[in-house]
Amino acid sequence: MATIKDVAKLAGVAVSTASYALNGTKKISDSTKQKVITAAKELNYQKNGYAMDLKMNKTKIIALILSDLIGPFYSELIQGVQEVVMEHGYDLIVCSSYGDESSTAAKFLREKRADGVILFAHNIETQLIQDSVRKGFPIVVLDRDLSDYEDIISVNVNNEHGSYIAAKYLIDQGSKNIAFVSGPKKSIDSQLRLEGFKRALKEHNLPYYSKWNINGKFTKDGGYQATKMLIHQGQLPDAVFYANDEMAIGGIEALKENHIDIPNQVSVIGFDDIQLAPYIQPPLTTVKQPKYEMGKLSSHLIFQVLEGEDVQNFYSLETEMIIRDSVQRSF
Amino acid sequence: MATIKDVAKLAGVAVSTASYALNGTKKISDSTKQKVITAAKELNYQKNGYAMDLKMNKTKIIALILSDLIGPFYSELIQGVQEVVMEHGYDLIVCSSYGDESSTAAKFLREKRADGVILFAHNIETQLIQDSVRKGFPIVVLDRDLSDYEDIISVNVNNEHGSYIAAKYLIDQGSKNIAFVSGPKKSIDSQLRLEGFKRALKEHNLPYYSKWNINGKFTKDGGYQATKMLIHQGQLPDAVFYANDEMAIGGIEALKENHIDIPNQVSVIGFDDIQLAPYIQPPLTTVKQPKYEMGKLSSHLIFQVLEGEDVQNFYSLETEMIIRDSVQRSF
DNA sequence: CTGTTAGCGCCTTCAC
DNA sequence: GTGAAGGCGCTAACAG
Repeated sequence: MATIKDVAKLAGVAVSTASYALNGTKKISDSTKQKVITAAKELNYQKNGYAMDLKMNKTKIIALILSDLIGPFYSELIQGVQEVVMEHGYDLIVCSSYGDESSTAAKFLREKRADGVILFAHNIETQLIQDSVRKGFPIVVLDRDLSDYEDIISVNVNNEHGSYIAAKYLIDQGSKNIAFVSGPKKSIDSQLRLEGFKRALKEHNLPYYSKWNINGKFTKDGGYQATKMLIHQGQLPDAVFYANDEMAIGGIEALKENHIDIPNQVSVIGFDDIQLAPYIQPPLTTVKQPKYEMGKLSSHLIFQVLEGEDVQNFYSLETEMIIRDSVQRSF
Repeated sequence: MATIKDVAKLAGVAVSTASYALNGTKKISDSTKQKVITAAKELNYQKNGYAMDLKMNKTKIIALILSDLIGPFYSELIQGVQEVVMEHGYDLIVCSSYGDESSTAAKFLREKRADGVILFAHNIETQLIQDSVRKGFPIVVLDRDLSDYEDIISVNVNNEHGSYIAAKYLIDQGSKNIAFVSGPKKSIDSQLRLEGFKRALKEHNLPYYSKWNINGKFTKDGGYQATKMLIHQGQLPDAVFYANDEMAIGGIEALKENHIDIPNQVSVIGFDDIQLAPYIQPPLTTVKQPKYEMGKLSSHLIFQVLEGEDVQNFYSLETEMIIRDSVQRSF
């Protein structure tokens, strides 16, 4: 591969001249400029990205790190981020945190392979995030509250409250025996949703049975398996609250297989409001997370930091109840 | 940010010693190793990724470039790629080609910011791809046949044939007046699907009317708009073939809004078999692309090239008809 | 086993 | 307007 040196040599000028000509950094006589450009074309010269990054100490890349590239949850988030990133003339890359400490995510964070990072990956340890903090390297976390660390910006959704509202809705519609299918133990989001659920139960003097709290994996299959367990336990609840929509969809499948009518025998409620939610049968009642707004806000914050502005390091966003047909209505 | 120099100084050793100790490249006495590691920890040293890339001239990153990060089409493809990439201890990043020549995609390709690239982005010009070819830099394209260029590997789906099969199915079920909603003009996939459609028509002595070929944008909204136009034209076809599922979903919405019964009044068929397809009402009959296999194959090829093996530069994958309920059956 | 040193490819300051 | 030279942070000969 041709380097700028080769170009300069072929054009018969010095390296710096070639650099100026190619980048338009400085006025260069038109004739020399032409010579350089012709030489570059002839050699099919392409600048080496790594070298420039090293020299400039910046990439103009923002990295969005997700625990799962393939989940349907993220598309709106990505869209929000992408719009802002592009407006600023930066590039966006998305990578997965699959593999925990040895993941792509860890590499990008630790080795600062982007100018800023937005993180939505429950499997990344807080310690790793802290270790990656550097001056002028904005990090936004979406799935936990790290506002104790002033160099990390936390943008959170009020999971506890959203979950409380959902549980309250279930209770208001007449449910008394509600099962809760959690996500991964490590997920703070899932923990907070369970807490909101418990609070609603308590406030309405309804007992919480731990046998009705099953763990899933935030995937369709996780919800399916958890629901099967629930069914095999014998006594059916009159409602199931899934900590995310994907699990709810898997759950609905399991329920249908066992000829359990939704919502007449069992009400189902989810969390997230993914794009699929309105399409399944029955259309899923759920709690909408402001995913697009999260994306926009997070990336705005990144650029504010990059431009040297002071920003708060904690933001909280509210959820919204989306009522469809998977919960039996009492009126 | 601390550099390896700082670490070496604090530990009282030479830079190379620090490097060896940190990377385990060479046997270093345990005591020095400890000193170095302690120093690194104390300074919170993190290696600079750019510098290493430059030095090593490799990143251990494979880039997957998609025209649209947020479409539902890609998840299986991503999964296939991710599995193989991880098996090889490489990292995967996904980026968008939105913005054409000035996109992230172009940057990664031209500046070789990854060790290999898989490309599924109709808006990237072939010229750009060619310009980016370098020795030992594998590029796999999924959306066009570039087998004329020996340094580029083409993995294609047999779009023409898949489309032919789908059109034939429609005809066999009794459809005579079939509208075809294309994707973007630039998309070769879309063009080939149109060709297959035309061939089926011709073979069955059915006329092709260009007024019944409408252009969409491969998005739900594109399908919705195209279908509205179709409806406003007055005469309704008895089947609509959408060049992808997303458009079919938008189309079904438009049809429903106009109280047109699917499949009794109008049959609908899509292409791709995205995850949503079985969930919509009626479940969508479509042509399945082997997306997961494409991902696996592409990434395998990348690593074969990286390991210096010779590989063919053209592969063709077959599609499969998925029959659900959006096409009226004649028996 | 450890230290010195030469680049990787690029940009940019400083003389001319 | 142009050229020589330094250095970004790292690794890996090579010499001790």
